[in-house]
Amino acid sequence: MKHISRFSHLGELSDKDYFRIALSVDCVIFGFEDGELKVLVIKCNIKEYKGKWSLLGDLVRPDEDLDSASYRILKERTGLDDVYLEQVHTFGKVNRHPAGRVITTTYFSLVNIKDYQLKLNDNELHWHPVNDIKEMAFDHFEILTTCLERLREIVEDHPVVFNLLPRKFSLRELQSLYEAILNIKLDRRNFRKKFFMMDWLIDLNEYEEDVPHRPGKLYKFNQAKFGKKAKKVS
Amino acid sequence: MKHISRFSHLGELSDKDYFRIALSVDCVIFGFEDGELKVLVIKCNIKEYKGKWSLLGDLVRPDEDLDSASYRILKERTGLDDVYLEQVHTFGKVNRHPAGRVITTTYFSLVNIKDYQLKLNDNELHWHPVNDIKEMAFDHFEILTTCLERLREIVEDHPVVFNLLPRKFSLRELQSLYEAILNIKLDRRNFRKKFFMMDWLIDLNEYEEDVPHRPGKLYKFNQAKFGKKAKKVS
DNA sequence: TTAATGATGTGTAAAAAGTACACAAACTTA
DNA sequence: TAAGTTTGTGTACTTTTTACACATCATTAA
Repeated sequence: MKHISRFSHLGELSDKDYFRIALSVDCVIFGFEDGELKVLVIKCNIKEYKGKWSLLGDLVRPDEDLDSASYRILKERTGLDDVYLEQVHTFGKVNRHPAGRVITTTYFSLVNIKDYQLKLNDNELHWHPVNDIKEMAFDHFEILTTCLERLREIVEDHPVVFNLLPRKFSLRELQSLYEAILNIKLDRRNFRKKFFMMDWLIDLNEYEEDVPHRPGKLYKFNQAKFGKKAKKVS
Repeated sequence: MKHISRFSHLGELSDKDYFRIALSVDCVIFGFEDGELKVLVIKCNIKEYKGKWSLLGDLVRPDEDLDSASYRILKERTGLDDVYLEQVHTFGKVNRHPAGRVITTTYFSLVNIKDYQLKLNDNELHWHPVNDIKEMAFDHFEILTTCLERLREIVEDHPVVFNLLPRKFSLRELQSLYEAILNIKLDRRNFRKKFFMMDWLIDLNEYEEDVPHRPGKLYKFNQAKFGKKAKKVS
């Protein structure tokens, strides 16, 4: 056993003693509603963290790719399987889970809240405003923070946030989404200029309805410009 | 068991059936020598990948933090324990390891090759030019590629590459390092201007010796400007 | 109906950052 | 001492980013 430990890629992994770590996947699923960035959470009911929020996760199955596990969890919880999903970080402190040694790989995803209905009876599954969350079960608050930082890095260069919006949206909605994610105010004229220059938007020649002010033009995301890359950044 | 699977954070992890995945750490340790970016590799001698290069890795111990495992591997192989080390990605395809289900979390590190002596008899452990490597054992070539991409992203903004250089270095050495990492040619005047503006360098008022041309000034990295952040980007 | 309100839509000027580029000086080697 | 190699330096041009004001359109309240 010792020689396997020193030169990891030599030996057979037949000794059951090596399988004493469990592996899970946790998903940080972001949504956008009422001008706020939200995250999908459930009530935790293991005794150590009774009543605290936790992320959606599950153990990885022995016959399942790591990435597949994240898609499975997303699908099980939201019904969606065709969205942007990206691995962020793996958390592996010895005592992060009270039930035993569990290392978790985290993914984040962006979905349009209105695209489906939650089964709200499941463990109080619901969308919670990211900024209202100050603590969570396990190390999930750290995980959330890490994923939010990653999201902020990514939106600067990649057209991923369109997953958070309805198919048709106004420039104000788009800007308020960026402001919610980055937690800053942006200049309206420069914001518009930038997006038109990047050619990410298609003008639908339609207008907002039922807004208590002058209606803005509606746009859709220029999918053709990115092909599959709109979903996967890496 | 089923209910644990659906709501991961509910149950006890007492069922041994869950511990059927092994977890390892692989380290991509970059060095710089003779104007080339190099990576520390060993000969793989499991039968499926006989003679191919592989990265340095080991199984994570049940009582060891994930990050600690990466530091341990680096220390065991290079004797260094005070260097930049960053988690990059976790690879978890079902069949990535022929000996069984092994998920691996990868880290990269940058070390100064001249700082220590390798024990070269261990499995042909040696520094290999990154650009000469076209295939490796397991999925290690993909891992190497991913880590190299991450390194390229990081050097644009963070002063990490100084770990690859001796304490005193010339601007030419620094530039040739950036050129080796990014695999592009840079303009010498703009490169110098940029580094002086960033205030990352301290002029030592010393000059190169034993060079077959006009000696350049020597500098050291302005550590004080970054504190602990020079080691950890995140 | 009219006025107040609130969001839309638009362009320009200044500042900052990035890029391209050439020549004299210092040291080594032949 | 001449040829070769690398150092060290500044300026003009281009691109990107930032700051900023006013008329228009629809709704709501008077």
